[in-house]
Amino acid sequence: MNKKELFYKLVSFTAAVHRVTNELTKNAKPDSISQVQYNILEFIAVNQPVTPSEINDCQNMSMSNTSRELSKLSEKKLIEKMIDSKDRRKQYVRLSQNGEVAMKEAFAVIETRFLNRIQNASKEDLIEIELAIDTLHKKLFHP
Amino acid sequence: MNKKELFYKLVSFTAAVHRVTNELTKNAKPDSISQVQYNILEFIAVNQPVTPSEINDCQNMSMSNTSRELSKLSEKKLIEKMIDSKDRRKQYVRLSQNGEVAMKEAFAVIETRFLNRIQNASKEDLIEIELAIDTLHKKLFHP
DNA sequence: CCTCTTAATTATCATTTGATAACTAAATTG
DNA sequence: CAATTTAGTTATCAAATGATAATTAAGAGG
Repeated sequence: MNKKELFYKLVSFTAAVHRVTNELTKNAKPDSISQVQYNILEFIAVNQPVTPSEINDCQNMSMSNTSRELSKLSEKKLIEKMIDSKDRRKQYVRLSQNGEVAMKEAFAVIETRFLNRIQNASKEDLIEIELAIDTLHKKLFHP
Repeated sequence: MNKKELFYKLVSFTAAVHRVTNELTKNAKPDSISQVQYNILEFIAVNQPVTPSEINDCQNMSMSNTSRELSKLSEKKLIEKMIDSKDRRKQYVRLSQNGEVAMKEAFAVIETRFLNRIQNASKEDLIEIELAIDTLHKKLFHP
């Protein structure tokens, strides 16, 4: 197994991850927000508090567009912004109470589908899956 | 480790996969096509030949929009369509020669970045990574 | 203080995308 | 053979997105 083969394996694997993620999250987001907005919201949920700059970097957006989408999320009362007291140019973004509720609901839908997907997995399978996730997260998909 | 914890681990993991995929594929696609078109092209590259219907299902698009995007890719000479001789309603889509070249170039960029990402991994790490990918692909991210 | 850089905002415009409906042509079914 | 279903196309329209440029405000460094 050389690195080139590993690369092709990775391509096929990430394609599968994307497909399954699509399937699990299909229609799970609140109707009031777009897909891009949901992606941002999920990123905030997992990493909060985050700065708008971090959102650009990770979501591969331009600053201006991130700013626009954050404004929309803010208007919809799903997030809150706080200015950094040390560097007043910076902001910290987190979910508002409404945002937490909305994400909790979305995650509940996704979790149900996930449980359905692994319903036939044995205890040993689950342990193996967990270890594999840890390995890949640490050794390949680290920040 | 219960299933709920595993679910949260999965959420954080898939977020990491998406972030790294973003990073690896950033600007790797030909300038002449959109992100959605690139996604379709990559799907075709990995699974060809595919039917338009399969593309909808996996990319979570509607038939009409898939059809439009395939027409654009066809105009750009990146794909070819062939009618199934047995069922003349069906089509098989594959990369054209130009499409193969374009994807080969894109994959070369992505592979370089991937190699860079794993440059510090030991032989043992790589074996572990490969096994972990196989496990997850088979037990969690299967079709 | 003055200049430069960083973080974020606002405005604008072309393009892409998603959604819907109406349509063609080829199977399938009964 | 008529009716229905399946696979895909085409047209259209509103909304979302990407790209760019100009602007504000706050640090950082000399």
